[in-house]
Amino acid sequence: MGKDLPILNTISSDELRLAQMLRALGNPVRFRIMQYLANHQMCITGEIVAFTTLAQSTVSQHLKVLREAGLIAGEVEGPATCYCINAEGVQFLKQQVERWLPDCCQM
Amino acid sequence: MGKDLPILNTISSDELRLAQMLRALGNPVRFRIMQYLANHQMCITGEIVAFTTLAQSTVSQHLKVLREAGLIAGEVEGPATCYCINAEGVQFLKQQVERWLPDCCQM
DNA sequence: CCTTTATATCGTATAATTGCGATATATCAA
DNA sequence: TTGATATATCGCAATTATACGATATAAAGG
Repeated sequence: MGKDLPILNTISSDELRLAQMLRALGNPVRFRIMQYLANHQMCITGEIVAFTTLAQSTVSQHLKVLREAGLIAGEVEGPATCYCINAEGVQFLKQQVERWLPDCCQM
Repeated sequence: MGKDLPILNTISSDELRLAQMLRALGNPVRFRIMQYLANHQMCITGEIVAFTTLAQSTVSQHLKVLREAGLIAGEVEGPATCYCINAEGVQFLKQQVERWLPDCCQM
């Protein structure tokens, strides 16, 4: 889908960032990892691997997607990497969704 | 990814609905169609086809995904189908995102 | 009934995602 | 330095998503 459709060039950078976040969260495993991270404040990759029951390499890729979307942040702690929610990113997500489609849906 | 991972069984029905919405919005074309619909209140499939410059069958599939996610509603108007934003659905999305990950990210 | 118009669905080709094992990298301890 | 531990990345299979043309379906007009 990486086509260069003309309609996609009319998206602002904020909307682009939002779209990337939505895309990252669109995967149920990543969605669940976010919840897990929220409940555990911070934890290393190994804990998430154990939680998901997926292969370590698979989880590492999912974490990369979330990281690149700005939803989580990883800090190297010795030989491990400690992950936590990127508060600024989630805040941005909430704000953008709130402001999104403002001219409708007040109900 | 349609595996039955144990972690995915611990998701509530509200979260499941939210995840489905995020998944639908994760595609940039569908994301853009939502914006277009918000700006035009309501319009028929043909207008969206013209807007996207994609094939009619492709757009029809995207609309189906958005419809099944509860983000838009289509009403048959003679031979055409008139689409509009599903206000309840978008409202639900906004509420859920707002309430999501409540124990972090207040900043 | 037949044609036109507007969508939806089907079949299929291509592209992207997801997942895993194997391998690389990087830190710490001995 | 060597070994153990923890992640990240690579390469590849399998699945899923995306897109299109061709073919239904369904309403309205003649």
